[in-house]
Amino acid sequence: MSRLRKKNRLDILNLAIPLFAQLGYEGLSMRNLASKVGVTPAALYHHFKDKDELYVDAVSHAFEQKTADIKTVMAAEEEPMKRLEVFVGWFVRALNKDQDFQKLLQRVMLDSDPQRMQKLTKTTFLELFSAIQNLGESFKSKYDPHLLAISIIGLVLYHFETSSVRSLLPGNRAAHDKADTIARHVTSLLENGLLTH
Amino acid sequence: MSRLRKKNRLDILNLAIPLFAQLGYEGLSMRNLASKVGVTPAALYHHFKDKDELYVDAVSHAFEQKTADIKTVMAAEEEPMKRLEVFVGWFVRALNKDQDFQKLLQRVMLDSDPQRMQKLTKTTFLELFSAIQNLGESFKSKYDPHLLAISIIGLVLYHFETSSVRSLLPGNRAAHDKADTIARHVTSLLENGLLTH
DNA sequence: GTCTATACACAGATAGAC
DNA sequence: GTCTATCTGTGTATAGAC
Repeated sequence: MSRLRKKNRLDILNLAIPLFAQLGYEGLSMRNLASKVGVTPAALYHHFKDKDELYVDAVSHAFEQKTADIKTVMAAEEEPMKRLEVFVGWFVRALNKDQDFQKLLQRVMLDSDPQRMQKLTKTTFLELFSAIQNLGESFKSKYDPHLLAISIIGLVLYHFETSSVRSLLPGNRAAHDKADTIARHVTSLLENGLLTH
Repeated sequence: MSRLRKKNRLDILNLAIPLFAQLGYEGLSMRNLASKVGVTPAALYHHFKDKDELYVDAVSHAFEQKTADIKTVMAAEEEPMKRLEVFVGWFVRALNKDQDFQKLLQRVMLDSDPQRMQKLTKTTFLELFSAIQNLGESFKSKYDPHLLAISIIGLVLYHFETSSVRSLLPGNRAAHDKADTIARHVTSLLENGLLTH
């Protein structure tokens, strides 16, 4: 961060997002963030009432940027299976390109403060989730739309959630971290199930 | 915890496990843990070199208990699809019964300390993962065993990882938190894929 | 918008008595 | 095996000058 220009809310948030993603709420101190921004802690309190407000704003901002175009992307395709492929492809690429986005998703779900959790669910998950539940419904399958939405999201997300662990586990190959590999695996598994010979 | 008996390593670990699960590494202080155990912080340092050792031991111990009987359970069944059902049933019930086990899994994967991550992967995930990868191979499907193992675990686990968020999202029903509902959904989705009318 | 200075609570950790 | 006492660093947060 340039030390020559005065910082505004957005500058601080954009620096805070990757740090909160990597270190978590308790793991990132105001002192630490301030030093990364290039100011003293007192300056942060000029922009944000307290750490909690800074955190909620940072996460909200991160998700607004990312999920802005999902609906547009998905509305463009009518046929359910194609829409699934479009969504999975988009989601996999979004997670692959931006590890902080993925880590934040993980962190928010582990938040031990129920109030913060409630605030963030509305500003983050709700939009993403509704779009996918809608997709799940379009299959008109026997599955419960809510459970199906969770399954689709989880199937994609879990490959990224485990990325740092997977490299230490047997059977790991470099290709497993490539977006295309994951996208093809997930869509095929969802489409056909296990028993394909 | 009884205040009349002297505490040993195991007593401390068993109290630390749910607290680390709920609060995370940074969220649980030695002071706080000591007060829950009913001793002073200094007493904890008689049993453990530092907080890091206590954490790693606690997580390792939690997982050893839980994963001890997976292999036995799975070896009892020969037919792949039956083995899948047995595993998913066991896993869902284990996560459903013991929320701390599930939260710990989530926490370990988010650990920001790479060294701790490496230690824990060996003592925790490795055994669980190998068993499931083995199961995945038995299907002799076109899928990569490694990716398939991740998919199966993620599909189950994600329903629990999102439990506190799901209740705030549309389409939620009480049945979604029942072990049987989740187990049936997951096995059916894996077996048949989406297109079942 | 940022600083210096500071308050005060709490963190991890140790020395040494019992 | 546990205590009291304590060291030292760091946490969030504020007051008030520039």
